[in-house]
Amino acid sequence: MKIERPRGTRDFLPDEIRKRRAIETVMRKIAESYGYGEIATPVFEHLELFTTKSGEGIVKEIYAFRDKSGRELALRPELTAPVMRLFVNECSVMPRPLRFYYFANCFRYERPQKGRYREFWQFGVELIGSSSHLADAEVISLAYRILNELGLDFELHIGHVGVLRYLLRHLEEEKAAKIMRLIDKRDTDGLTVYLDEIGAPHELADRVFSLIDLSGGREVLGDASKIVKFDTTYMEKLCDVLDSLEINYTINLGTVRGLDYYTGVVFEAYAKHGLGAEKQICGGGSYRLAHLFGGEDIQSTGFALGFDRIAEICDLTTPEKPLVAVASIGFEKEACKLADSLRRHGICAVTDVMERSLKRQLSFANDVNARFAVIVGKREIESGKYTLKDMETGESMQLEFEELLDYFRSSGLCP
RNA sequence: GCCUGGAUAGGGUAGAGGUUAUCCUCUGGGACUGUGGAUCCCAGGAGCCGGGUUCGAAUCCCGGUCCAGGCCCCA
Repeated sequence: MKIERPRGTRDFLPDEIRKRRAIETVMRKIAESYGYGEIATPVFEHLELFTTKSGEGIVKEIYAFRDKSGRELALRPELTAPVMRLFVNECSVMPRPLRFYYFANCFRYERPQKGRYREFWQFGVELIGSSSHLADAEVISLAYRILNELGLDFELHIGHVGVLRYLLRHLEEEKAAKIMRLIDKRDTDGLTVYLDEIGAPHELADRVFSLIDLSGGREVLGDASKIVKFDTTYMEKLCDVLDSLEINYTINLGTVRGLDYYTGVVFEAYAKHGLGAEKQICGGGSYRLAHLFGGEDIQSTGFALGFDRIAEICDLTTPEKPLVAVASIGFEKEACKLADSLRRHGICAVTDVMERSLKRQLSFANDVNARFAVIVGKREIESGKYTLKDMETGESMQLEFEELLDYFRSSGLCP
């Protein structure tokens, strides 16, 4: 009986993993260059952690289960809540701000489609403890640098949920939240219908629509403040920093979040091509969550990158390490020993474990793209010189062990 | 939860209610017991699962599973 992979999961072969590692390495390198330290949290948490953050409704989109003692647990569907829990549990007296990053698999029980899986990876950062525009600027620039370094063609949209919240402040909370969700989805028809349904004044509807239509450089802040009277100072200061860092962005006040704990700046990045309906590759913003998990009411800013979507459109990878195949003719033990010595010098070496003919061993070396083959047989043992065969040119030569190493050094196989 | 299209060896495919399911690739071995890539030979390996129609189903019908894509959702 053949057992298939569970729905929405993937297997990764070495080529794919090398690519993913290369991308991951860039992300780590940049996050660390900003002074962020890596953290890890459990793959499963108490279900309550996620329902507290996002509401009971998410249970149907989560891998939730009871353990043998009846505890309600869930595979993590994202990392922001676990990181905040970790902060409240372990870090509440550490010097502020805290700078953390993570790279982790997450699980959601959803219908798979392009760029969307039931097990997927997120790379993200959280900057905990600051409510300054400088924190937003840092996190946005960190995301921007990563996407840039990966050579992606993307658009960065920045908004501020406070503007719409302020405009809708006289509506009941529930209605305002629904409006935010419709705007988040960019469902203008639905929004028109809903505003009509709840009997919102035309004047309010007009202002909502003109506000979410605003999109462009920082000058739209001025236009926005004519529609809704709000203080643009915070956003102006943020733009000042981003401009000085030469970050390209679009101010889009229709970039919002449906959830209450987003308090200020929100941002998203979209891939310009290569992905279908699921083209958002980054989402972030500033939020207040710690107090929901029993900590102090503190502001944080963070983002998460959709690692799998990025891997799909990014062509970065690292080349395979050159390989030496040690072939033997009746001297398998000596071949193992030689391979072992080569490995100690940083060379990747493989030996024959199929007990095949020399011909087949070389054929295999060719199949796995070995750069060189070294032959160990009666002649080599008697003369103390190994036969080195260059698999590209086909030439071979006789070398002692030290000469062999020198040759590999000069060919760049080892330091 | 909804819609569309799919599923034949590890990968890619052909055919089609009726003898032993086609071809390419692949894997193992050999021709060739001290030198890879070529060629030839031999071997291996398949109709998603369950039910129905039928003398007979991989083929037709129903249900399920899974895949691709689109909705819903997207923390």
